Amino acid sequence: MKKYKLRTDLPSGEKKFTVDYRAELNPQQFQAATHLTGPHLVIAGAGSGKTRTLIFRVAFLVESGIDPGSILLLTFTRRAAQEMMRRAASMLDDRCSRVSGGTFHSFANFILRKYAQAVGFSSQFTIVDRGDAEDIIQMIRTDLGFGSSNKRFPKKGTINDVISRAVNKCLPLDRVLMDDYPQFAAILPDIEKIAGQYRNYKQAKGIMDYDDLLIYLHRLLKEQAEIRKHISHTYRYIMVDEFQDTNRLQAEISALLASEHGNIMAVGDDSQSIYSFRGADFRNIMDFPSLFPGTVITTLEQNYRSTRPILDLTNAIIENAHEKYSKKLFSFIDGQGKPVFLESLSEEEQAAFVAQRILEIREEGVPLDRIAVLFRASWHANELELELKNRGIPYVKYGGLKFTEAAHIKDVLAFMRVVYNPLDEIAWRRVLPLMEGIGPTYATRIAAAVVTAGGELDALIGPEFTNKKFSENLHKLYKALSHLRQPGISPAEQLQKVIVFYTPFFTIHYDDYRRREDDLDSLLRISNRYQTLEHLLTDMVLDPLDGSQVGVKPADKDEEKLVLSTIHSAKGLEWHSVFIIHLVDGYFPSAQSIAREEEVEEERRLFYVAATRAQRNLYLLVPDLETRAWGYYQSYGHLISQPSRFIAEIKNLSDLVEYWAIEPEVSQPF
DNA sequence: TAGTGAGAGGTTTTT
DNA sequence: CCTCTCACTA
Repeated sequence: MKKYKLRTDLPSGEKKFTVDYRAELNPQQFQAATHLTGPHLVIAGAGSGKTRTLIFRVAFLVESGIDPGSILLLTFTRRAAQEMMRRAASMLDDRCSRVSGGTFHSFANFILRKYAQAVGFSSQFTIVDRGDAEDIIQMIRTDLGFGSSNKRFPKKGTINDVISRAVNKCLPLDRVLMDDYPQFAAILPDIEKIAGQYRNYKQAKGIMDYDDLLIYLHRLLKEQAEIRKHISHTYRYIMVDEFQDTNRLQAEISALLASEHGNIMAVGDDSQSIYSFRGADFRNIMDFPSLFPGTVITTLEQNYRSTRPILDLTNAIIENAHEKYSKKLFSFIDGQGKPVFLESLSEEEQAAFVAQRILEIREEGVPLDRIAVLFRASWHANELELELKNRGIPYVKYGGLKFTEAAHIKDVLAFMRVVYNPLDEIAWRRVLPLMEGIGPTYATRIAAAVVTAGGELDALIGPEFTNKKFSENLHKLYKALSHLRQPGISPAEQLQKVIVFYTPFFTIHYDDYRRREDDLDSLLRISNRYQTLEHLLTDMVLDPLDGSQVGVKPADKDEEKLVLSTIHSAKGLEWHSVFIIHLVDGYFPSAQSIAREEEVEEERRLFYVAATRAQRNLYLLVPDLETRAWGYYQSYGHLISQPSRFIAEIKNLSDLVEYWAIEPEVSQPF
C-alpha cells in the first residue's frame, strides 16, 4: 500500500513572519531551522551556531502556527533548555515559553508522575541520587553476606556502576562485566543476585534511581501502545540536543516518542562526544539515519566563535583522532595572537601565572565572567583556588562534588524526605544516627519499626525504644516531625524548622561546622522557590545545585566572577579567554584512561571541547608535576612528568602556538 | 552496640 | 588525598 502523508503543518506562502530567518541565518542554519517535518540530523561543529539554530527553529515552528505545547526540546541540562526557551521568547513572544523542555531524566519524571501505575509504580515515587543508590546496594550486599570474607569483592560504587552501565548500554550484566571489569567476572552470579534484589527493593519502596527513570519511561512507551500513541501525538515536534552524548536507551526512547509522526531533529557533533562513561556512544549519531529512514542531514561548518588561529589549533587537535570526522571547521574571524603555550611551570607558578594574567585581561576591559579556567578533574583546580582566594579574585566553580552531595545538606534533606515519605528507609538511616547513642544497628531497627507501622511516626516512641540513652532525642524528633507533617506549611518553613532541630546535632557532628553553616542558609534561600516538598526533593536530585547557585548572597549577586569549570561542565559554553591547566600526561589524559584506546580517544575529544570554548584567547599550560599520578611514567620511584600526548602529537605545533616562558627572578615577568 | 583511630587502597567526568 | 574497613575500647 502506498503511504501518502498529508503535510498540513507547512506554513502557507502568504503567512507573515516577524523574524527574517533568511537574513539572520546562513543557508545551512536556515535549512535546519525551517525544515518542519520528518527526521532531520544536524551535525553542528563547535561554535557553529547550533543553539542559535535551535532557537530560531522553535520560533519558526511557533510562527508557523504550531502549538508550542506540542514542541519538545530535550537537552543535556535543564539550564540549557530554559536558556533556549528564554531566548526564543525574547526573539518572538511568550508563546515560546510554553514549549516543553528539559533533560531526558526530567522529562521521564514528568511523564512517570502521570503514568507510573502502568509500569507498576505509585506516582509518589522518590528519586534517589547516586549516593543513595549506593547505600541501598551496600545494605543488600551486607544482608547477603558478600564481601566480608572475600577481599576482592567490588565496592558498592563499582557494583552500582556495573548495573548502571548494563542499563544504559542495553547490554546484559555479564557482557559489561567481561568488557569493563574482567577481574570480577568470577562473581557474576553474586552481582546478578545483588542487581535483582536492588531492583526489587526499589520497586517495593517506590524508589527510582536515575536509570530507572529512563528504564520505566522506555518500558511504558514500548509496552503501552495506547499511552505511547497519546504521548507521541502530544509532542509532535521533537528536538534532541547533544545527540552524540545520548546512550542507547535514550536513542530508543527518542524513536518511540517520534513513532507516530517521525518529526524528530537530532543535533550534535560526533567530535564532541565526552560521556561514554555514562553509556553514551557517539555512534548513536552515525546510526540516526538508519534508525530514521529518510533522514535529511545538514552540516554546520562555519565557526562563529573563535579566531582563525584558535581554530587552526583545534582542527589540529581533532585531526589526530582515529575515527574519521566528517567536517573541518572554518572561521572568518581574524585574530592577532596565536594560542599561548607555556611549559614547565611548577604548580604554584601555574596558579600564579593564571591569576596574574587574568587580572591583566580584565584590565583590558574583559569582565571576569567572560574568562574561564578549564581542567580535566575538579581537584586539579585546588592550588589555583588557593591562589585566587589569596588575591581576592572572586570565582565560581562548576563540576566536581555537587552542593547537594555534601554530607550536611544530605542530612537536612533526609529530614525532609522522611516528612515526605516516612517509608524512606534510606533517609531514616541518615537521620537517626545523628543522635547520640544511635548507631547503624538501632537506626536499622527504628527505621524498620516505622516502615512496619506503615509510616506511622508513633513507632518512634514505641515501648521498644523507651528508657534508652537516645529516647529523649527520639521523642523530640517525633514531635518535630509530627509538627512538620501538618498541612499548609511551605517547604521553606519546613526546612527552617528542620534546620533549627538539626543545628545542635550538626555542631556536635562536624568539627568544621562553621564552614558548612553558610550552605544551610543557601539551601534555605533556594527552597523559597518551591511550592511543594515533592518538587523540591525531586529537583535536588534531577538538577543538583552547582557553583552558580550556591553561596550567592544577595549582596554579591551582581558581582562578576571568574569561572572555574571541569570540561564536562563547560560543554556548550564559550568565553572570551580560556585557560586549560594541567596538560600533563596522567592528568590529561587521565591515568586510568591511558590503557584503553577508545578512552584515550574520548579524552582527546574532551581536549577538543575545552579548546573550542575559546573566542579570542587560549592559554595551554603544562606544569611540572613531579609527585602523584599513578605509575604510568614511573621509573626509579620518581615520576617524570610529560606534556599531554595531545600536545606532543601535534606535528606543526610551533606554527600554531606562541611559546611563552616564565622569566625567573624578575619582578614583572610579563 | 557506639564511637574512635589506624591503615590501606583507589583516585574523573554527570543525570 | 580521601574514604572505607577493620579492630579495639568503653
